[in-house]
Amino acid sequence: MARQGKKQSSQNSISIRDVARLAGVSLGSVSRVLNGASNVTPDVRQRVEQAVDRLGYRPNHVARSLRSRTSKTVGMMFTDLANPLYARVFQAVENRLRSVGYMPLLANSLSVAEREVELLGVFQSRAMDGVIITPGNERDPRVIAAVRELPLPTVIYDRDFDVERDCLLVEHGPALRDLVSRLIALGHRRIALVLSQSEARPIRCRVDGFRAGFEAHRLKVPEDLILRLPSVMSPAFDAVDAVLRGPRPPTAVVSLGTNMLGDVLNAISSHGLRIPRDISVVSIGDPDFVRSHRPMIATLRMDPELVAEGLVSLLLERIRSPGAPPGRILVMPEFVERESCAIAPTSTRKRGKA
Amino acid sequence: MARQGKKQSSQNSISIRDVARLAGVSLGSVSRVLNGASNVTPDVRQRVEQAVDRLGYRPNHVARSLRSRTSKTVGMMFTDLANPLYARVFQAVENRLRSVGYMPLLANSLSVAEREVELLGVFQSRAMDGVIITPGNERDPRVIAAVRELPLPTVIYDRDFDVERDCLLVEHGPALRDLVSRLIALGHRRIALVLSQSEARPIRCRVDGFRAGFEAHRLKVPEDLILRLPSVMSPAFDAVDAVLRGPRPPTAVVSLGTNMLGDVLNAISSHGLRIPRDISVVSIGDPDFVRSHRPMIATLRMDPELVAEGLVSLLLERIRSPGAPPGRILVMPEFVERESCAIAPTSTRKRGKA
DNA sequence: GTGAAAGCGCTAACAG
DNA sequence: CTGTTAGCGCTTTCAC
Repeated sequence: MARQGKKQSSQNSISIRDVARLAGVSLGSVSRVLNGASNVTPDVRQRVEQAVDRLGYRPNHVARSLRSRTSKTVGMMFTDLANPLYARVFQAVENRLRSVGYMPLLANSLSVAEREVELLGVFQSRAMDGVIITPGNERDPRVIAAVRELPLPTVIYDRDFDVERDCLLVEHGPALRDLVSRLIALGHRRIALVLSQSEARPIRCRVDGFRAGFEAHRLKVPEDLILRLPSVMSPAFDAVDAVLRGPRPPTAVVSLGTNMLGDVLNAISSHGLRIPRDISVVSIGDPDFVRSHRPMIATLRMDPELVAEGLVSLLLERIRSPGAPPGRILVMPEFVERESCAIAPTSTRKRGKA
Repeated sequence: MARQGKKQSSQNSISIRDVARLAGVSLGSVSRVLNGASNVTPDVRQRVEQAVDRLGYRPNHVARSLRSRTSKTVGMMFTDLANPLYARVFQAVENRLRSVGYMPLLANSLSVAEREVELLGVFQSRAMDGVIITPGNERDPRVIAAVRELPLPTVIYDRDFDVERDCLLVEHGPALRDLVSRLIALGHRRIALVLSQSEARPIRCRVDGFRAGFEAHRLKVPEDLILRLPSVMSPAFDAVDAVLRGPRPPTAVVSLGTNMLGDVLNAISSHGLRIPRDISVVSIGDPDFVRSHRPMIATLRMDPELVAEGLVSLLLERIRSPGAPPGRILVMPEFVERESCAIAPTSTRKRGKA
């Protein structure tokens, strides 16, 4: 009967009352012990603790939340947890939250605006103590309004929202600008950029940074090499194949690590090109397989721990002082140098000039 | 002041009382409308609904849970959400739960036994209506005891636990046996199996199924080709390299898709071998990049939707009838045929014989 | 069909 | 330092 885990064997769980009775103290005292209040006699504390584990008592978190108006829970909304980069950030945040007594409540929005609005409502209904969100729709007025009006401590992760909120932003732009500079210094001029078509901040910033890299060197931006491909399961192969086949093929390719990188590498090898002798490759994002590939692929890497640390500290600070002005943390991706990135093929000539 | 999302603008949120007052009805009526009870006059219903959205009222989920003893929340425990296979299952479960009014509360255990035990306690404290779990420690007596005694509807995903619980099991064994049969039919005899060292059910079953495949054909199992490598970031390259270098190299390799596959492919190409002409490759699990690779890699694929459907239906059924005997659902991975898997190199000779 | 009243299990505020 | 009391916001009896 009870074996299948009905909520409790028969009538129902042990409450703080039972503990109080067994320990021969009042409700209040039990509560104090449970919450580690300082003003409790060692004697009382011990008796309560004994009663607790004799009864196998577990505090009812729901009742506690209702009364204390704090659920020790943080809502998290990502667009797509199947993206390992988000999954890693989630894990890192989870660990940090846990260490300070919180727990995350995760939801995927799949970038559907209605769902994002709805989820914020759910977080509110469920009395989250705060939320950490990365909505997919930066431009949707409903989402913007919902984010703006959400009456909860809120941290926004890597999105440009016109709201007064704490946020943690990844410096995709500067990272790409520096990367382009580095490639230029290696003699590359024809640099391709492979991205998804998304209009979200990370993509926008990267394109801007890419251009800025050329402009910083007073070089013309190779607009024809900015390949923006339909988001998921894209034909990156064809796009890269096309530019390689063209009159002025790239000597370097910078590609989004997710999904597209495989296509890029295949397109390259299908042309018989060798990395990095004939062409350099850099991945944006650091999926596992860049390290399995031979040669290993250089990447622009975001440390999930760093991100998590920023997100959680912003949130905890906000919970602590709700009235403080919004905080902003910028984190810079790091360039991880690996064999795939080297001097440009024709650079002997170029170097001669310089 | 309120702009930073204190829990509410000033004194605090609108409760059911306010709605009742504005609508000019009783608390009970509001509750009935909110919960879609049948016995409400259209008139009352309308007035309540008006009041609700005039006030922007949102039911307090915590209070509701406390009173109704149902949180509409399902605890989920996975070992590692950074594994995209788990992430996909999570998403699929999330969608299904949502469609029936539930929401998942996800936690990673990282296969740490203490943490697994603790998390089950958390699920209980937080009044989950049920849990879906994949603990990392099938053999740890503390975890077993915790799973056995958890007083909640529980579904176990792809683990062999000696407990009377609902479970959904993936048929790794039969799938591998069939795969081996298929390879044998293609003329392969020297088939390598690349796995992690884990002792968890999926790995155990695969090894057993691998052996069964040979035994079904009365062939000797190539024990020397069963490569069990240290779990994460493994030197799969070296292991595969070694067998390829050996006196009787494999003509086919079956490899875990996660992490190791990249190494396997690299080892193969470092020997100048062509897929599938010189060697066939099959991935266990269907990571994105098997489709980007040229040639595309055949895989043994588990449909996350199928898994989610099974898990959720088991759980809902259990919640509905707590006393029913444990259910068990078996799901079979499907073989996805792709170019990487072909006839064995020496098979012209073999075929001549047959 | 609707209102009134009684708690869910806990914490917080207040006496003592 | 400890006990008592009053709710948190809601659902759920139970009368009407």
